[in-house]
Amino acid sequence: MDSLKTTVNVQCENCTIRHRAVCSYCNDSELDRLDSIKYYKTFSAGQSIANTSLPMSFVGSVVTGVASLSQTMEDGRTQMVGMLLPSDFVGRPGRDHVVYDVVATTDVTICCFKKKPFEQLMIEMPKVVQRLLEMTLDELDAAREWMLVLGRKTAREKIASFLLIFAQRAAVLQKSKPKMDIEFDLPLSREQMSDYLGLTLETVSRQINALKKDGIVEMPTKRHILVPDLSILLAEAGDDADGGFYS
Amino acid sequence: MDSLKTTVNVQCENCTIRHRAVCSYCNDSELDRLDSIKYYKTFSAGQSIANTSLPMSFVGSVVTGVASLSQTMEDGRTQMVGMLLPSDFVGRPGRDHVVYDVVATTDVTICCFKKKPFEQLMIEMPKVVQRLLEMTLDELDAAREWMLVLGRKTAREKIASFLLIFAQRAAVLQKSKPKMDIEFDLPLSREQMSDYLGLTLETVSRQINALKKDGIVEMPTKRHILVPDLSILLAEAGDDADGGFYS
DNA sequence: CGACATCTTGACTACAGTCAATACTAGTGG
DNA sequence: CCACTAGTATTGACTGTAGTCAAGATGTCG
Repeated sequence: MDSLKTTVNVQCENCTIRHRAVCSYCNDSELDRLDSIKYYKTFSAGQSIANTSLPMSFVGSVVTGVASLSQTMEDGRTQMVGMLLPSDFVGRPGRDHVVYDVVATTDVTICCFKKKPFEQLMIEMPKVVQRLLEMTLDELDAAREWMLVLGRKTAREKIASFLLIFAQRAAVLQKSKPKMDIEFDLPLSREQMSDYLGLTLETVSRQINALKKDGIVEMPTKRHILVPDLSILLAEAGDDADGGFYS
Repeated sequence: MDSLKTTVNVQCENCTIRHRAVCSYCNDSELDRLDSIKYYKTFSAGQSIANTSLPMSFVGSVVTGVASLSQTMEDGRTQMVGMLLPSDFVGRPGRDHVVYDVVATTDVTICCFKKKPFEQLMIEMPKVVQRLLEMTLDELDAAREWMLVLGRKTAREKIASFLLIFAQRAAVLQKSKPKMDIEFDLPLSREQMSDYLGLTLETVSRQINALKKDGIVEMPTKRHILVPDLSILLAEAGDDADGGFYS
């Protein structure tokens, strides 16, 4: 339990996810209200945030780190069904048990609200509900896009699609010009990647090294990736065009 | 275009999906408001309801029939990412293009609202937004459950999981007692099933007939299914327990 | 340094995919 | 009513991709 500590709160106005999270439509006075009931919680890498057997007492937003959602069959086969990145929402208002296991993949800080006060807040502040709807629709689109990856793509295309998630995020954050390497760390182990992609860890290892041998990515360390040309990676993923990154 | 006809409206109070659709939290006066702006539209089997290239002018609820959501790669591989059954919501408020193709699998009737008036309605009637959020969260759970099917289940388990969707629905509608056959029609062709399951149509055919040979289902015609024992089908799908259907 | 996690590589296997022939079904028109 | 067709479904033989099992390499932390 030593790793489950309550962290000092950051004021909402200064929060890094202020303009993307469930609170993003709130004005200053509404933010004060949130400020008064929120509390931070930190989980270390590998720690369980919620699971199907234990009821979950809070909902909240990921502030830093990466968490994973996964489902496991009795015989042990597991499928990761989502990754929670900063600003993503955890938990479901109106339900107190969660239908998949939520685990911290890296160290994770969550801005939490006790379930009851948050539900009251949803009644009083329609903007929060509206934002939550929008975020949920986005997640639904992402889940469905991932269904195409799981159902129809080859192992190589799956790996490329996975790397693209981080490469595109990094490209935006780095505001990278064309022809500049995109660079990022993999927050997942080979085994976690295999759970996300519906593959075995051996196949993940083989295909990642095949992409490296073909010069599509560089790998200075096993967890660090360089992408010299994003459009080539996009083509390997079987995706149409480059989404207008380079015009 | 002859098959795209506007049907005579049913009054909201008498509607079969009144208590499950996006309108389910509305009171009588709110229902009057909906009544005044809604219109019915019917699509015949095989017809496109919306696609990625054409903007969609309305949103709405499926009243009768089955529609499918699917994504296609340039090389023709396609993955069905959802089925829309009666009471399910079509379209996304705030977006005018849809990110997957929506096709009528059987004849489909939709209760439509023009996008603009519906968005106005969402501002004035928080209950609608709240219900839509709830339905979207349910769809997200369903999509994630399907990710486990696509990523980790064998062909046989996939078929069993697919049949279960309809078998469980039929069990509820038939209020079937234990030990009574569950009976339903397949609304999808073998090829459509293969698109939903991430398989080829040959594999679907082989596995369906394997389940038949093993006595897990009976098939009086190629599109009609009898399930003598739901719990056996559940076991074949690799699902845990029977969800408390029989206590 | 040693111990344990993680990752890579190799040899072999099996499940689902591919290609192709055949059967069944429903609808059309002579 | 039967013949013909087109769409849908089944079955067979063979192939290939990813899975399995196992050994070894690399990396990390006490």
